[in-house]
Amino acid sequence: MSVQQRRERERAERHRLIVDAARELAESEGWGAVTTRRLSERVACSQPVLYSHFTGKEAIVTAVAADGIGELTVALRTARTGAACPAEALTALAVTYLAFARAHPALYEAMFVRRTSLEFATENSPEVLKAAFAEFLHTVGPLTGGRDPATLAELVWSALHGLATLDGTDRLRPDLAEDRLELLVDAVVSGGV
Amino acid sequence: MSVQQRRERERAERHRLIVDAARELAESEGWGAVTTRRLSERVACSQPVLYSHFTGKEAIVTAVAADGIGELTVALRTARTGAACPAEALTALAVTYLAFARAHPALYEAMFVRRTSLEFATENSPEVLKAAFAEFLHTVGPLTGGRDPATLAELVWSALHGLATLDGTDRLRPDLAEDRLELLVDAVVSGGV
DNA sequence: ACGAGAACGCTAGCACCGCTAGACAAGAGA
DNA sequence: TCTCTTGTCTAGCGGTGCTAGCGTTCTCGT
Repeated sequence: MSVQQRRERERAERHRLIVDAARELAESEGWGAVTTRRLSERVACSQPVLYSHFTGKEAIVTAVAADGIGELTVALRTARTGAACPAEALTALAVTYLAFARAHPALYEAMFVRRTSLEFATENSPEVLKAAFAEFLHTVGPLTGGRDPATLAELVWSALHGLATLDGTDRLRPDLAEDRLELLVDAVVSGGV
Repeated sequence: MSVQQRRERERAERHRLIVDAARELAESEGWGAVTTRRLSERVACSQPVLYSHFTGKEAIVTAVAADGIGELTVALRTARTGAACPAEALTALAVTYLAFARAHPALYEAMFVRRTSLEFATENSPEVLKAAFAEFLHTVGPLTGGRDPATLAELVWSALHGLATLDGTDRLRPDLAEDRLELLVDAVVSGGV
């Protein structure tokens, strides 16, 4: 069994290598630069090998997206749990979310802009997605004031997503970034009183 | 001069034809199906002709986006001015915006998701962009309650954009769509009191 | 009326894309 | 040692955005 185990481990390593290469290439040159030829070159194998790991290019993007969502979840949890009160927790979550999107634009694009095969917002959603959304639920929970938590969480997420994407494509005034964030937090908090 | 005028008119007609063909193709089969070969086929000319009208494919997408933003502006103005009070105007604007995005997903993508050469949120922005943003400004104006109108307008737009895109890519619960909208309007209105 | 020249659109082709068929080599088990 | 499985490679398909260079057509001065 030692041989087979080694094979599996090497396969897993290469799997990891492909996903990381795709992510790095996307982060440095955009998803347009992520081609199967360049990927296979970076992983030091031929193109068909990629297709023995993934059904196609979209599946690779999906793998990158899942990784990113896991990392975002960790960042959001750290920010949220370090706050002194619910309103501060919401601010910390929002700041962290927007900072993540700004720091990793291509990763963010894979996570929430490009179409992937990740199933969102259903019972069958992958755990990593449920965990990410749970961060929003936990954050808005104390601030609902009679409003439905799931709806409020989706609204907050949507607002942050809109801010992140419009700002990331230079469609908003950069000088108002902080004010927009403050206004958002205030609107959510005051609406729950 | 009649000849030259006829030439210019025919050129303008073909320009219009290209933009319309791109839009129709995108709406029916997505932007992935919009290729220069298929476009030139629809317009009954060769590929190089496209490049005598536009610098490249991105310029065609930009032209489609500008058209769409103009149409959205008209729809928003109609909705806003037909409302009885500021809060109702905001609701009407939001409903109309989301309905537009849902009815024309590819057009919306060109307008606010894909990178185009349209310059947003600056003094040099095209008039069509200023007019669109003015609809948001006019709508939130009576609801600011001391808040900065431009910041609030950008926030409302961002929230609607987030809702439109996340909903349009099946990342939100469809059954909560109406509740999200109601919550958004309430948060904006109550935050201004 | 006619030839020169410009304006314009065409064919053909470049380098690249995602993806796959089929040849080939290396290793496991009898 | 021979066979067979497993895995990878080369080569290629039909497509992409875009362009060089040729040919036609049409305008205008003589």
